[in-house]
Amino acid sequence: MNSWTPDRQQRFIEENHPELLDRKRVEEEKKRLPPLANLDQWPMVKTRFAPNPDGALHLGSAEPIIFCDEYAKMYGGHFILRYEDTSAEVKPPIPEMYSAIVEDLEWLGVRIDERYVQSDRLPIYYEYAERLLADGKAYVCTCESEAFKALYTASKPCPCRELPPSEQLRRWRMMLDGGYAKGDAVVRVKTDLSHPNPAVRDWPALRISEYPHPLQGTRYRVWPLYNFSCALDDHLMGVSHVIRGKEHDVNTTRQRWLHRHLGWRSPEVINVGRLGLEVGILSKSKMRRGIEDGTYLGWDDPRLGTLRALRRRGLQPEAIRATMLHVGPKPVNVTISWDNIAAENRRLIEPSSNRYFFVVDPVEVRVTGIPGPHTARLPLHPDHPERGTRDHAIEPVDGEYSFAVSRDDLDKLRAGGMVRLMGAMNVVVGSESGAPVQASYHGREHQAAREAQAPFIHWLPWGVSPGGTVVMPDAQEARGLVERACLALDPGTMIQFERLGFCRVDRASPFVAYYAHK
RNA sequence: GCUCCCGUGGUGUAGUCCGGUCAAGCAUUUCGGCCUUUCGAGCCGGGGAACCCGGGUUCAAAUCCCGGCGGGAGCACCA
Repeated sequence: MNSWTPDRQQRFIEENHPELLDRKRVEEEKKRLPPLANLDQWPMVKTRFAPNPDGALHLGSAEPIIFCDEYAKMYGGHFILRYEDTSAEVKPPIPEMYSAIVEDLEWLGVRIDERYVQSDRLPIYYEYAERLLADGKAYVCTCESEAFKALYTASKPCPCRELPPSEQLRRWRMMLDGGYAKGDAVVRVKTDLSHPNPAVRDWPALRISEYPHPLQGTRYRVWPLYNFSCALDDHLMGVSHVIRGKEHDVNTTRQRWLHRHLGWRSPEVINVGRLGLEVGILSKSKMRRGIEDGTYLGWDDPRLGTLRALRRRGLQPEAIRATMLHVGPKPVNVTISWDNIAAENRRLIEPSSNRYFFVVDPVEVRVTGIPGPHTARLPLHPDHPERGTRDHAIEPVDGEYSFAVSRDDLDKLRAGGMVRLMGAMNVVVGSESGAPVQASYHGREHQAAREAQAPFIHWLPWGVSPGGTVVMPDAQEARGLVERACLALDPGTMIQFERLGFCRVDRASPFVAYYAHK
């Protein structure tokens, strides 16, 4: 049965075992997310993605993004984009990233229903800080951080904790108006000093920072910390389900204390594991450093795992989505193998990717004894003959014609051995060394080459084919020859360079493509 | 050290909540075959895990209980 053609095999299955096809279909549809918890507790499902705009989105960010988007759509809810840009000093936001992140999300196919920027919301955070101070749920702590740490480690309160609300509010005003210098005072949320996890004890909520903010300048000198602004916003924006990395586990516990103080229900939380990629840098700080010092070409450098780099390499957003859905919202760290994501991508692009030849590092092969001129017609896609062919006229002079083949293929040319120049002719190598390599015409039938177990190699006409570049995943540039037809391709088009792999056309002329995968 | 999470083939995942139909499904990887001008693509097929270890409950455990071991995350006036 294996010797049948694929068509015949397919027909056999369709006619005799249709149930096999049904099973396949059912399994493909099964890729669904598990249902969300406590749906009845919320007026509507709202998820949020809350990045710091201090770098480009990467494959690791895509995991919570896809889950948030999928759930929002699944339940007719909202996807909220919230920029958490409240730490200009430690994680300075990059102004261009505010729009770049939206672009990346849209490319991923995410529907953004609401959008917020935390640095616009300082008055809101101040309002709640004051209310908590007035209610004795928070306090302004002027202890040195080392001293405070010693106290909370021993489950002991610091002197500031028990001061009356009036004093807390007086201190608060001093934080705002400059009475305290940076580092002299911090607002803490009261929790349980005997909580088993020291990290949740009286955590800091707001601090003084006079570093200029790229959007707000020096308008504010008191800034909220992550847990404070995040916990408030999640409630204020009606977030029902929080999906985020499991590194936020302790933060969930911290934030519940604030919700309790304010009499709010905490959102449902799903902590997902960190997602790694075996190739491609995912660390935002590493990327930023590398870009600043010139190691990387930019946020879309092919060595990076950013969404824009993957996009430039021709990864389809659907492939990322499918991969994330396949991994699922689990708390374990996973390392996605590039093979896996590439396989997903290949499935998507293979049918539409037309075939071309790219001869890397070309060397000349001079063939003699060619009986006459003919045109090699190579299908743009073997499964879609209706798309037409790429034609190369082979016009020998005195029976001689020169082909360009990749230097990498030279080891396939053994003196006396047969080689098939794909779609053109079979030749027998005369002399494999020296330039040009000498070979003689043997015939046109590919079957003869197959029977002789001859290597099949691709080629281009020597001397007339335009140059082109393929940027590889390690940012190395492979230079060679491309088919003239490639110069008419639109940037963004996915193609397959036969025997090399799938590539995305980056620019048509001069021709540059980015290598995606095999 | 402390707090929390997790442990199915090389990799990722299904099944674990509601024990049996699971000597464990799928994808990838790997190997082999096929492809009537074309491949490292495609199509078909094969190989690969007794479900971290030990004990317990049960007629029956990957699935429940206990103990080990292993891995991960967090313990910032970052997010």
